Amino acid sequence: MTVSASPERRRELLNTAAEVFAAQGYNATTVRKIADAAGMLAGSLYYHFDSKESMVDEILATFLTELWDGYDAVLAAGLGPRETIEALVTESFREIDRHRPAVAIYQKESRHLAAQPRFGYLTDSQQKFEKAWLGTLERGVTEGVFRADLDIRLTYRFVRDTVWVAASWYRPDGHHSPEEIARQYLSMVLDGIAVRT
Amino acid sequence: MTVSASPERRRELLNTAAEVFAAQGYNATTVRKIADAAGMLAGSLYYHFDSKESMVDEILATFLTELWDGYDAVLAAGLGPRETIEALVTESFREIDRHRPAVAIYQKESRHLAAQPRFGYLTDSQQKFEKAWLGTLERGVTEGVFRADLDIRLTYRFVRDTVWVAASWYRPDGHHSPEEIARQYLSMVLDGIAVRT
Amino acid sequence: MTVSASPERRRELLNTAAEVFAAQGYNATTVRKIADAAGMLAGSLYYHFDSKESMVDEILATFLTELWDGYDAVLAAGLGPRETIEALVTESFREIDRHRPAVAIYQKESRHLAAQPRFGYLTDSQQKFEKAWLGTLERGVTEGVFRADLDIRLTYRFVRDTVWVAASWYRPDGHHSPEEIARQYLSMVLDGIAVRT
Amino acid sequence: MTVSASPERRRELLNTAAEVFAAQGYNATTVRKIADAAGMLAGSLYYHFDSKESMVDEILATFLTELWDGYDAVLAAGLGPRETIEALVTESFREIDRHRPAVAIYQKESRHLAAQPRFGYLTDSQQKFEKAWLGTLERGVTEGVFRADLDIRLTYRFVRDTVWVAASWYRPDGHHSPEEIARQYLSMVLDGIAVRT
DNA sequence: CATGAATGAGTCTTCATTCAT
DNA sequence: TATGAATGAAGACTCATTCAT
Repeated sequence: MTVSASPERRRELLNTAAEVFAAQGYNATTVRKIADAAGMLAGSLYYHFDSKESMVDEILATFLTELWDGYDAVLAAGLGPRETIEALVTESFREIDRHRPAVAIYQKESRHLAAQPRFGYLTDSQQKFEKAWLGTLERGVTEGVFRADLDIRLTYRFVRDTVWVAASWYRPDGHHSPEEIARQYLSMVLDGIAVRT
Repeated sequence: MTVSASPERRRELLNTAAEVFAAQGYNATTVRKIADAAGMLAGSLYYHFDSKESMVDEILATFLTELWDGYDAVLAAGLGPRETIEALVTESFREIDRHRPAVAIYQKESRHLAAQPRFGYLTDSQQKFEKAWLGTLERGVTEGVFRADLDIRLTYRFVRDTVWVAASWYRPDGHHSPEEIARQYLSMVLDGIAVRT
Repeated sequence: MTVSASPERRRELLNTAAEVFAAQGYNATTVRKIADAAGMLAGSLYYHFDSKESMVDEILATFLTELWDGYDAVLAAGLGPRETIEALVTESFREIDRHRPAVAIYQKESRHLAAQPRFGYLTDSQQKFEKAWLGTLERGVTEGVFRADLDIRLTYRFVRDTVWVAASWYRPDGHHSPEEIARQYLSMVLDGIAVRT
Repeated sequence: MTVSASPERRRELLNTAAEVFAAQGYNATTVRKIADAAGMLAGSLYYHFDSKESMVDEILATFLTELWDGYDAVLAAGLGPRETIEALVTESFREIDRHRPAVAIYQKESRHLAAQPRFGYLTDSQQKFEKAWLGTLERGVTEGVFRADLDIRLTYRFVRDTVWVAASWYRPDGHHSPEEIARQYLSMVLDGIAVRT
């Protein structure tokens, strides 16, 4: 594997690449576009990275590592189901805030990429993800804090999608902090948008 | 424009193409893959269509036409805000049911395609869409049926995304009819997943 | 695997490719050079072949198949050691005559190519080859028709190289038929170039 | 021309390069592979050498200089034709022993390289070579020590190839000294491998 | 209607080479 | 002397598209 001496340059380039991947899609992003955005020639990128693929790889792997650091901390905290969901959602919006391009790439390309062995960790992560969220929801139903009349898998998908699609429109320069957005989302998800009668 | 003699063959081919586009993404879908799926050679597709682009074009345009037929009927019915939202959501899940590949393509590629003049109608549709949903939500807030303490644009995105992402996992062979899914989604969106205390 | 309908065109192109490979070496031969020699564009070759590699593959495999057809016939004929060597040498020069470019490629590139699993048959062939020649020589020593005072492996290499290097200078338009060359080579190999005293 | 301070380092590097060139072929050898083998970075080689080409150049030129030192001594010794051939063959195996990588490179690449003006000396050397060997053989035929019934150019190629291909399998750590191998080769070439009847 | 064959532009990648430090 | 980083030209391969049959 190509590893350049200065990790800062590497990270810089990966940030640039992530931005372009997120904006144009992995396939539509040519190595030349990334290089242009980085102010160098296409071939020069290969001094730092093995391939275009290894770039997404590193972008996604880095993001998922950080994501799971946060998630695992939440899951280990021994909170009740509702508080766990609240903490996971908040953590998710924080990740979207910090890794927006990576999250957008993950959303658009992970299904596609996961077909390759190299990206097996995407599938692994997705399974861990499902277990964490679905498990918490089930616990909540059991403990009577979440509604029992809903299809639990539907609920899971609802909550999951609801959070992560936000990465497609979220712009960090907006007026809302990730915590503020999380609070509103949680309010909608938990209590609905209808006025209580 | 190339027009083949039999419109049925044309529609068949477009269905095939839509399936492949949805499964692999527009860019990753080669004309050859579509032709393979249709049991012909790549070049032969050009008897029926001008280009790969004109295929997505026709797929998306057909879908949007039908979608707006349904939406316009709902919007013209003079329902109250809550009933309008319910009808729009239900209509949306019906469209997902009937045009799943088209919806999936729309989700993944529309931002990307809308950059080209040829696909200007995607932007138009999106604006009409926003006006319809956002307007209904605002009306609902004014009339006191939707919560006033939420950022209305956030609510809009929440409801919109919540519905359409379903196209990414929806499988028509499932146990749930579109109406059943719509009912559950509406229940979650309107009343939340938390048990009322 | 790409297989064009007309095997003749395929063979034509392979002949062209073999000529270029033989003249310039596999690595130094660009796909464009082959295409130029064939009067088409580089990309067009990929309608007929999967890759540059698959071209050499087919060239070498075809050659080796024919070679072993001939060799196996000789080995199955139940000849004495000396007659076997004579027949093998003659057969070899015939193959050089018919597949000169393929033989030249085999000489120059087989060691290099054999490293890849795809070309495993090169190693197999080489082992069969060694067994056939070395075995015959050993039989000859045992039966007293070949000298016993020589290192048998050295003799094997001597005879083997002696024959096959001829491919590097042999030109089919020469005055010598393959049989004539074989006869002279055999005379040298068997009886030496020195005048008997 | 770049000239490094210590000629020993230069020679070390050339030996390394020759080894890699011989093992992988000139074209397939990247400057980076040579640098790896030498324990430095690719760019660093350019402190010592002008180019990859100048490396082979120096390797081959050095080898040919030494070869001709030996050959010229033999040719000047006034030996009879048979003794001259014996001495040349022995000298050749000694060169193979001392410059195996260079000889291998010469075998594989000289035809290819000779096309460039810079390597004109390869053609010159080859012509001198032919004159020496062919002349000696002709003298031998005239003097009645070599067979007159053979095509003399065929004989020349036979003897020449017979000796030099050995470089492709010769390994200095073997049981045979160059002189021993030369003796056996000469015995085969001069007297043949068949038992005299 | 469909095939077979080709085009040509573009993509990812490699690599010899340069040069400031 | 050697490194790190970059250049730029070229190479293998892909793919939308064309067109004669």
